[in-house]
Amino acid sequence: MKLDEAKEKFIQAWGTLGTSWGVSRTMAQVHALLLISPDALSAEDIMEQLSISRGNANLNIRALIDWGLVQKELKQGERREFFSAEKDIWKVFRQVAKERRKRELEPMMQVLETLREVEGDRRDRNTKAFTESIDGIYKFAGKADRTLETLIKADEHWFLGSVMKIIK
Amino acid sequence: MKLDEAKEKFIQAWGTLGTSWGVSRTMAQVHALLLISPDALSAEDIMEQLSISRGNANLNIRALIDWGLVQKELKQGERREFFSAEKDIWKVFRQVAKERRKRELEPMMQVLETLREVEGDRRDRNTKAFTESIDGIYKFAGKADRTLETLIKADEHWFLGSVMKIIK
DNA sequence: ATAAACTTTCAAAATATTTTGAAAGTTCGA
DNA sequence: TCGAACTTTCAAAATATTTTGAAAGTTTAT
Repeated sequence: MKLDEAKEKFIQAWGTLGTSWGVSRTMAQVHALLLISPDALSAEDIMEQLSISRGNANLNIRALIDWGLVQKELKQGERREFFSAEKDIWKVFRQVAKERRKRELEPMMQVLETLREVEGDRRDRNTKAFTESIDGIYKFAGKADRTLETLIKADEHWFLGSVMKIIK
Repeated sequence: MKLDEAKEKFIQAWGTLGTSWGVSRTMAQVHALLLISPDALSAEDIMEQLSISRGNANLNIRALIDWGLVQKELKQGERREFFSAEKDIWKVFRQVAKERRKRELEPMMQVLETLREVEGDRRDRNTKAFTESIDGIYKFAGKADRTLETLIKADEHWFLGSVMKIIK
């Protein structure tokens, strides 16, 4: 397979993976493009290579920066901005874990906390089932939260070495 | 907070969590409803409680069954089908892990395998960057795949006991 | 202070996803 | 075999998300 064809395939596959994890296809494609690029790219480069508009490119680059996956780079004597992605996939994974914890897990835990205080008779089937479910989810979320915290702080060697060995 | 209000809030929150993980809002809401219900529900019950059409209810119930999160239940002398969700959240988590591994991780690994055989000069910056990225992702995916396999097979006590202790 | 070179914004348009509901299909008791 | 009670299908409609591109905003060299 030729390099250009392979690049194209990777960008498509990463885009598809993104959508099944709730990330917009184009955002994942911009990320893919930067992941396989040896140099930082300008907005123009990205627009060209993915055939997307300036506004779209800008939006998705900003989102990737917000997610902590892409960095702005300034070049000597160049006025425009260039962008590069973290290439170490373990770091990428941890960064995504960190953001999802903040954006999704913690708000959900807040909601669960308030839901645990539902008023009602323990003998009522509905109240009982609700309380038990929420309790179970709340406890699980707590464990997930603590696991993620550790994961985020862990370095690759530690995690994939020590933990994988135990898991294996 | 009253039970009905709490139910409503949970259904909304679960729906929102679903969408940020690439699951359609309604599918997550049907799941939420079944999670907190003490008894199996009929399609009619679900339509009513979530104010959705018959077609929509059917579609999402089937999807949940496909994901292995919901089971059909037959009741004595009742012609229609009833549905219930697995309540043990750890089992739910493992089932989702299992499905996502099959649906998303394994197809991606197939693609990555073909992409590793890209032809090109190792001295070319572009080829080199591409190969290195793909290699890194491929190796990471392999580790993730093996971790998931173990996780899926693990029972709660083993995982949350042994591994969590080490992670903690 | 100006203007060229860039980035950001956002309303409208395009596209994708979800939902509906009625018709078709199925199952089962009488 | 019939028909009542249910489930499934799917094309059209509704809704939600994404994309565009031009105008507005910003930065920087002179």
